[in-house]
Amino acid sequence: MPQRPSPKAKLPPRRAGEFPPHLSSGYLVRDAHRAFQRLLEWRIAAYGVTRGQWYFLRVLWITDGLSQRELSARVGMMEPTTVIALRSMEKSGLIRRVRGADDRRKVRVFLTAKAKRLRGELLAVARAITAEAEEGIAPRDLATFRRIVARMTENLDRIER
Amino acid sequence: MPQRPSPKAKLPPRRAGEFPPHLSSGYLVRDAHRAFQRLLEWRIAAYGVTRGQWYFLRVLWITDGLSQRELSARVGMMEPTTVIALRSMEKSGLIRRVRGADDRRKVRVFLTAKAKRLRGELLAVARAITAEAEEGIAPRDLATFRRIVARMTENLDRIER
DNA sequence: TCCCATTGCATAGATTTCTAAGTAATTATC
DNA sequence: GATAATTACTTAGAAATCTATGCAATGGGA
Repeated sequence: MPQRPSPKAKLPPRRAGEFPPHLSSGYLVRDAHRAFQRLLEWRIAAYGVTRGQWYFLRVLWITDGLSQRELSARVGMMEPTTVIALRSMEKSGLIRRVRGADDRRKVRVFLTAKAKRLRGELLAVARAITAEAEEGIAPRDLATFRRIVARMTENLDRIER
Repeated sequence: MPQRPSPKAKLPPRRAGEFPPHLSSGYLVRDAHRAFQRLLEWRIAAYGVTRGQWYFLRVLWITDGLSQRELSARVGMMEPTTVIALRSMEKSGLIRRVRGADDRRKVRVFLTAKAKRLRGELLAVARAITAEAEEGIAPRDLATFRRIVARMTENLDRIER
C-alpha cells in the first residue's frame, strides 16, 4: 500500500531552456497513474488482493481458463511477471492451474469460487474509484480526455525506440 | 529497459455487470504511463541514466543543492526511494552529497559537472517524447486533456482512503 | 521415424518502488 | 543542563516489474 508523499512543492524558478514537469504530458500522466494506483491498492487490500493480482483477476473475470501466455498478453505484462502473480494468486486460493490435457506445455488458469465471489464487490471498487476520479468533469471533456490519452498511447506504441 | 508485451488482445465477450478495462480512465492512464516510461527508459539508457535517476535529475537541474527530504518531496517519492536513487547517482558520478555544515543531519545534494553537461541533451529527449506523444492532436484537445488529467489527480489526491 | 526449431512456462537476477523500524543530530521542556 | 520529542537520513525487507536464460513438450521436414 503506497503512501502519499507530502504534497509536491511546485515553485520552479524559471530559466530559459527549461521543460518544467508540470508542462509535460508525461508527468501529468505519471501523477494521475500514481494517484489511481494508490487508491486502488488501499481499497483492494481490504479484500486481501494486491495490485499485482488485480490485473489478472480483471481479465479472468471476463474470460476464465486462459493459458499463461494468453493471460500475459491480455494483461499486458511479460511472462515472468505473470508467473510471479499467478504463484501468489494460487497461494491465496484465487486460482487453480490446470496442466493442458491435449498440449501438456500449456497451463490453463481457472478462478476459484472464492475469486468468483469477489468479483462483484471488487468491480464495484473499481467503478467507485473511477467515479471519484471523474467527479465534477463534464461528460464532453471526459470523452475528449479518453480519446486523447488513447491517442497518445497509440502514438507512443507505434515508436520502435 | 522495459520491453513491449505483445499487443493486447482486446475482445471482451460482453457480460452484464462488466466494467471492461478499456472503458476505465484508470486503465487508459496506466497504458499511457507505461508507454511514456518505456520510451523514456530506452532513450535515456543511451546516456547511462536510469529512470530512477531521471526524476531527480529533472528536479536538480532546476534547483541544485536541495536536501534529501526536499528532493523527496519535489520528486514525489518516499525517502528510502530517494536514498536508493541518490546512491546510484553518486556511484555514476552524477551527484555529490555534502553534509550540512550548520545542521549536520542534513545532506545537501549537488549535481556534478557531468550531470550539468547532460542537461541539454536529456531535456531534449524529454521534449521529443512529448512531441511524439502529442503528434496529430489539436492544441485545443491537448489543453482539455491536461486540464482533465490534472483534475483527476486532484480529485484522487483529495481522498484519504 | 528421428532430429531440431518452436512454443510454453519457469528460474535467476536487477531495478524501482513501497512500509516499518533504526540511528544520529537538533530542538524543546522542565 | 538533562531528558524527551522531533527531524533527517538510513537500513531491512517485500512487491511488482523487467531482461536473459533454461527446460520440457510439440510438431515439421529430412
